[in-house]
Amino acid sequence: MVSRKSPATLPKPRRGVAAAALGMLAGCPFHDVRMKLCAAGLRPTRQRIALGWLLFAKGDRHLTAENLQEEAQASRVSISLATIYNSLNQFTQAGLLREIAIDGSRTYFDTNISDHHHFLVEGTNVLIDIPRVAVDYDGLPQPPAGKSIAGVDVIIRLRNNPSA
Amino acid sequence: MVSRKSPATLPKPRRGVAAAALGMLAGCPFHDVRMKLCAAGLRPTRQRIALGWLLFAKGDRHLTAENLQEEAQASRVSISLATIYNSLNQFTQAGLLREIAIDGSRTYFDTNISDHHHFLVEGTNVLIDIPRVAVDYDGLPQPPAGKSIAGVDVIIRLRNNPSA
DNA sequence: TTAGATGCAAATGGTTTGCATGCGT
DNA sequence: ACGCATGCAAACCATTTGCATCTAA
Repeated sequence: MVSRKSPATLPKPRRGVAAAALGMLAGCPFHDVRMKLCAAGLRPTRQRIALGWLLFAKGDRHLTAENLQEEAQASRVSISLATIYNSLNQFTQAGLLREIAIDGSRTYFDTNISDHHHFLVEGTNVLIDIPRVAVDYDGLPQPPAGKSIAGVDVIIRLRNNPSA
Repeated sequence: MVSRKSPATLPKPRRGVAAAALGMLAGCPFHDVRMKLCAAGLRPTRQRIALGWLLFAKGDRHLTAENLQEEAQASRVSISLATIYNSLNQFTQAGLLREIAIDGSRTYFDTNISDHHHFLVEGTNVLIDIPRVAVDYDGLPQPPAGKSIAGVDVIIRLRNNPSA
């Protein structure tokens, strides 16, 4: 279920100052997370730090709330599902995560917030990142008057090839 | 969201000569719908004909199950929500409709089954068709080995333009 | 006659919320 | 100490399902 690619995309700073600071602390994940949270205006509580660590210390990931709770338990950290959801939503609002709705029944949170899209393998519910550069948008249509594009969600559904 | 992903029992498609025979009855919208249903292997029951008529007689539409039920009531046809869902899923499975999941909380059914994508106006939940020709896919990435592309879902989220 | 369709109500299940308690500053 | 954060359980709610009853063929 989890897909990872690039080793560890470490700091993804949002502001210049934070960027510099994060760069200097690049060796200490705990501090990275604390700063990430602070930069986002989120109080660095025990739970948020734990979740942030699980989320951001292992490269790009696609997780559901339940996935994340299981990981937390595996790390001997007990966090209520409600708090997991709250935190994930807060992280998303803060721009630390990206939400990916699948089939209207599952919601994944993507730690890769760069501009990219996804393959979805039918049946397995596995998401695979597609680098933005791999999709050619020459013909992106004009938005209607008075509106601007807030985001583009692309999901390419894959089926297992019957023959090949 | 919910447990919204298990196809309702699909009756065995009973395609073939029957459709041709029904061709002689063409002429009025009711018959069109009947034929559509027959061609799809769906028995043309009172409810399915009513829904088919509501869905297909007014051009391209984006409807939720509840939308459709309201329209049915407005036409003095009472159909249970369960049957609406079942029918919509059956129509979708038969290729008469296309499902569009939004935000993981709403599911729209699109009567336009041609290859196209959608604008989504944030806040209003209004969907706007984007002709396929308006999006250039030259750069569609290679699917991983052993998989083929089953479909491409593109939703371009729009926000109201604050200034210009 | 009979397989398949419908309606109702109950079940589902991911997600959210209300409220009392806990913890970071 | 103050106020946001957390946990628990109950609430939510779109969607699905079980089952008894109809209906098209």
